[in-house]
Amino acid sequence: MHTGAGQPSSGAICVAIVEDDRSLREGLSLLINATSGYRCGRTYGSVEEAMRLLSLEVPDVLLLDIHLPGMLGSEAVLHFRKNYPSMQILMLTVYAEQDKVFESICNGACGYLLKKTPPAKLLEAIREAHEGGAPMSPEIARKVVTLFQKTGVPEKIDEQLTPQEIRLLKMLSEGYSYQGAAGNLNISINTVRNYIRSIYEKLHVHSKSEAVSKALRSRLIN
Amino acid sequence: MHTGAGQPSSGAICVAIVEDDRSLREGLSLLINATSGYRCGRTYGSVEEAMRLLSLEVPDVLLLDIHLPGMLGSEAVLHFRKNYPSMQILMLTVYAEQDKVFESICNGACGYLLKKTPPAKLLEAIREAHEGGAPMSPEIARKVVTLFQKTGVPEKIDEQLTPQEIRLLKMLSEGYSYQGAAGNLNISINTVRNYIRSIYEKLHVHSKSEAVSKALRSRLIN
DNA sequence: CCGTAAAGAGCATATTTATGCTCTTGTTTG
DNA sequence: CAAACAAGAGCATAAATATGCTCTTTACGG
Repeated sequence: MHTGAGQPSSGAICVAIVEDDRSLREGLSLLINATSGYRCGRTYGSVEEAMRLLSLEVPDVLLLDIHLPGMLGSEAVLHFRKNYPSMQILMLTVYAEQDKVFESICNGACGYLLKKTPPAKLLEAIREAHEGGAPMSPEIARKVVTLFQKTGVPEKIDEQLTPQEIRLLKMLSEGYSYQGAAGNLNISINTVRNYIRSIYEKLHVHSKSEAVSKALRSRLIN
Repeated sequence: MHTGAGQPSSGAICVAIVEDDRSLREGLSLLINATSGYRCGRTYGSVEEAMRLLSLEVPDVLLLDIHLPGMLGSEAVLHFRKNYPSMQILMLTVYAEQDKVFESICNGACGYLLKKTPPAKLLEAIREAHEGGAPMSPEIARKVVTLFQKTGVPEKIDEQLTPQEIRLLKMLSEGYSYQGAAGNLNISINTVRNYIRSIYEKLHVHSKSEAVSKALRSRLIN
């Protein structure tokens, strides 16, 4: 059922696991290797171990536990994304903790599964992740959707801002004064004033903070 | 396989459909009624029709097409959510259009399916929606996750703001001046200044726009 | 080649903000 | 009770912002 090859090869989806609970780790590995079309490569007991050894065989999909001794999985996502951008990361967790869920997803995880997920669903999720989906346990998916709703409908801006104007707006949101922004953009403060004017007109606002707020809400900047 | 009752009853999940393509509408209805545990109530050819008649039998789950003659499904979501808050809304569409997807979800849809979804998955999605999940086709889910990542990790604020401070911050983001906010909160402008001071300290910022930006990014306000 | 538009710059000035103090008045707490 | 603390208010002032004008350059379309 598995190829035994040292590098991702054959048509099988290559999976790796980072999970400190040994029996769960081995159980998952067995399940994956026992299924046609899937192959479990290395498994790791900690993020640190995975970081050291992952380059030996980069999997298609990484199952990553959230609660690990040492570096947390939710933080490790960033590192893995940077170093192995083609690898899809699926988070595994017992509880659907808001913060960790969002942190992981923002950091680049593509999906999020509860450990109670039945084997068939887990395998399906791995495939989905590999094929460009974003598998999530229903509870998690609902949380994501709910948070989305809280951010509100992105405001629509009818007039387009120039790249320069957007850069300036971004600086204002970071606390730059006109003078500071002018220096940074290498233009005179008077020009900054002109840009601001133009931005205000386009966004229909009359103050820096309202402009920043509208720009953020409409996702003009972030 | 269906109860024939006029109101949602029995254990079956009651589904209604808003879809202008008659053959698809009838096909879905047949599928649902042919499946144990599901029951298809009324079906509608337009949002307007559904709005008029939905109160006769409020379903558990509403399948809502995006592209409809008259009012678009993505806009109708708002109305349905307001009037039938317990009803779960599942969007149906041929293409995964960014804007419509996000508009629908922000407006309160709980899930989003492509029409190519196979029958078994569709039925599963309906059940999931009814049980508090948020079923999405993989392509859609990935888009949602990707957008999420763009919003960035919500900044963490270590010090808690008072309700009054949050109200003030919200006003500033709406373009109020100190004077205007003072009037609105029924406090003196000097007190506003004090609050601002306190907010700045807690957020570690030194200007209105930076405060607003941080508050939005950390989801203190929205 | 003239007119128009956009990017950039200058200047003036009324308002607003940011930030430094001090001072009540309650409330809580050791 | 005294001390500590939070909410609210006052005042002063340097700095920054909002907004009104005018003036170069380039670039572009007719």
